[in-house]
Amino acid sequence: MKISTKGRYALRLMLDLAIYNTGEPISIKDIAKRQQISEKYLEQIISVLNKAGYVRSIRGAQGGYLLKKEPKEYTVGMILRLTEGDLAPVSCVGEESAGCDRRDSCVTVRIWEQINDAVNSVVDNINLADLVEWQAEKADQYVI
Amino acid sequence: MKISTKGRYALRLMLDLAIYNTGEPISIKDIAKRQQISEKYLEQIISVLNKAGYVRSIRGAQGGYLLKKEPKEYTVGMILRLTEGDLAPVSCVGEESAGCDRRDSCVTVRIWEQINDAVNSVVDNINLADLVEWQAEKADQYVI
DNA sequence: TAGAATTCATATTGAAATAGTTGGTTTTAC
DNA sequence: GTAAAACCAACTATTTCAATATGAATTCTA
Repeated sequence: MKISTKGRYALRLMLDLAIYNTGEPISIKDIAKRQQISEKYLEQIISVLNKAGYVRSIRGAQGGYLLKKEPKEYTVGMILRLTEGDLAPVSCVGEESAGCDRRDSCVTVRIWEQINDAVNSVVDNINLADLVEWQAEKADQYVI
Repeated sequence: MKISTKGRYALRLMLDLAIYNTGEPISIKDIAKRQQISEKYLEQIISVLNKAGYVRSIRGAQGGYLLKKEPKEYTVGMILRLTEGDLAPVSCVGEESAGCDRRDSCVTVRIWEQINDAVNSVVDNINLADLVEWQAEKADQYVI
C-alpha cells in the first residue's frame, strides 16, 4: 500500500520546476542536486512527464525543462497517476479496472471503491500551486 | 499503491468465518474451496490471525477455526493492518513512522498524511458485521 | 567549428517483495 | 490406529523496484 519513489520523485521534480521557475530552463542536474535524487533516475521519470506533455524540454547546452502550464493546472493526482499508474488499491477497481470472476458475489470490492474514492478526493484537490504555497509558509517559519 | 493478496485474503477469510459460523470449527480446506484460495497459503495467513488472537484454532480431526469475538468487533483496518502492515502511503507517515532527513523542509508529507487519514477513516469505519450484511443484501438480489 | 553541456533512448543489474509450494510434524476425533 | 486436521520451516519462481550503465543526438558558446 505504498507509493513508490517514482511517483514521489515525480512530484518533487514538478514542485522543483514550479518553485525555481525563472523562465530559464532548469537542468536535471540542478534538480537532482537540490532534491538529492539520482540524476539518471530523474531522467527516466522526467521523460514520462515530457511524453505526457507536462513539461517542455530544451535540448543542448544550457538546456533543461520548464513546466508547460501554470502550477495550479497540475493536480497531485495527475502526476501520481501518470507515474504510478492507477491509485486504486486493487486492480478490479479504478480506471484501469480489470475484470474478475468473483465480481458479482464480491462484497469487499465496496471497501476498495471507498478507499479509491477517498484517495482520489485527496490527490485531486491538491495542486502544485498549493504545494508551492505550503513551501513558502514553511520557509517563513524559519525566517521569523 | 496496491493492497496485496495477503491482506485481501485475510479479509475474505475472516468474512468467511463470520458468514459460515455455526459454532463448529471451520477448516482451512473448506474456506479455501469456497474462496478459491490455495490451502497452504491460507494456512500462513491464518497463522498470523491466530497469533494475534483474532481467531481460535481447534487442532486435530474435525478441527478448524472460529472467530474469537463477534464480527462487529473486527474492523477492516485491524485485519488489513495486521496482515499488510501500516497502510500509510509512505514510510515517514503513519504508525510505524520512520525518520527522514528532509522532514523539516518536506511539504509533500502533508499529502501523505491526508491520504493516510482518508484511508484509515474508511477501513476503521467498516467492520466484519457490515460486510456480512452487505453479503446478505447481495444474496437477496439474486433470490428475488 | 570544436567541445562541453545537456536531453534522449535503451539495456542491464541487484535487491527486495510477492505469492505461493514443498515437505514435513503434531494433535485429536472417530 | 488412522485419517483429518492444525502447525511449522524452508524453499522457489516471478515480478517489481530503484536504480546504473552506456552511448547517441542536439545545441549553446568560446
